Amino acid sequence: MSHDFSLGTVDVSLTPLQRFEEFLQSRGKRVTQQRRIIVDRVFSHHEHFDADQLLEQLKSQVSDQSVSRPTVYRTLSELVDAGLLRKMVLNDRSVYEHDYGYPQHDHLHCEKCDKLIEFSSDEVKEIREAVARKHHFRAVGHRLIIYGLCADCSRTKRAARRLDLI
Amino acid sequence: MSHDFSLGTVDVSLTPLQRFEEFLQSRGKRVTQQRRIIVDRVFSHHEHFDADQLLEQLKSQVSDQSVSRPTVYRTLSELVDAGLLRKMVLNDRSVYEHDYGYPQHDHLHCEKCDKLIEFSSDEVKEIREAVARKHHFRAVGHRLIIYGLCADCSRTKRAARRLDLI
DNA sequence: ATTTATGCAAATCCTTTGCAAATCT
DNA sequence: AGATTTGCAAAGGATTTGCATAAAT
Repeated sequence: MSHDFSLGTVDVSLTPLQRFEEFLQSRGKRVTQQRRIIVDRVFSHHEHFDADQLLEQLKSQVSDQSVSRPTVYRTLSELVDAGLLRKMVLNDRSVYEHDYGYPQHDHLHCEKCDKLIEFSSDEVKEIREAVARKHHFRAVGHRLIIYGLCADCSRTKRAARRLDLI
Repeated sequence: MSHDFSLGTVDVSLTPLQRFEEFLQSRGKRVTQQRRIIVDRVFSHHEHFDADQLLEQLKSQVSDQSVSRPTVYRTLSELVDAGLLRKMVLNDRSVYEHDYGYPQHDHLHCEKCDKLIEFSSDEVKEIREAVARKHHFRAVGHRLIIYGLCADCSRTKRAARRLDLI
């Protein structure tokens, strides 16, 4: 597994697994086989995913390294606490995406094909700071999702209309 | 119940109930006692709420006009379809807020006291349009939540630290 | 050796559904 | 009258938990 972390503001000299190990140790938790399997899988792809998909992926691996459902849930939540993953809710589904080693970004969400497109805009952060200042609010983060139709889906608008998606 | 809708871009000459009645009629649905009770309650307060809270509020009304749980859920979802309410997810809880008659806005969410503060910024919409254009994306809406600590809670920071909230 | 983690089954929470009875138009 | 809606109880789906066993330090 290779990692190309050229962006971001945290120390990215460690692989996700190493960073997770640090986190676990700092909390007196253990580096288990299952946690390793999960981190490996999660950081071998950059797509967003939900708990079920991860479970499927683990089961369908050549080396069928399956992990139980409760352990997947438990580990995902640890990965969020560790700052390796970020959780968000997309049409009532909890999805996860890489946080560690990737720069802050926001999303365009296609309501037809469910595609998530990342973008980053310094202006969003500026607005966030300006608004926070105005309200004496201590901002620690934000989430911006722009929803609508992606290029592909708006091209096939007539098809979409037929399907009542517009 | 009085309504003071001075902002917003839709026709706000109708009360929420009237607007809902229009919606129902346009779909061949009926104006029932329960739907009226729910709309009255929902639009008598501007705070955000979840299904459970609404159910409680209905039960505790002087004129105990209680409505069953399934009906509350069914009606909430109709109100969203009708454009009267907007649904969002806040720490894994579905909350609703008024949409009809109120201008587009975004939120500051205090992670300690769970307070939601509304704000509006034209710049957010500008960014949304610029980003959409760049990605050939047909934006229909967006949601921006800035999270952190509100003024009250960051004032009592030491207390928060004691509670492991920072 | 001791403590933490796992997997199983069962529990929980929130939301939805089937259906007979009640309510609208 | 005829169609839709309601409330009940039960089903569903996602996530969590208790507990005995397995694994890590």
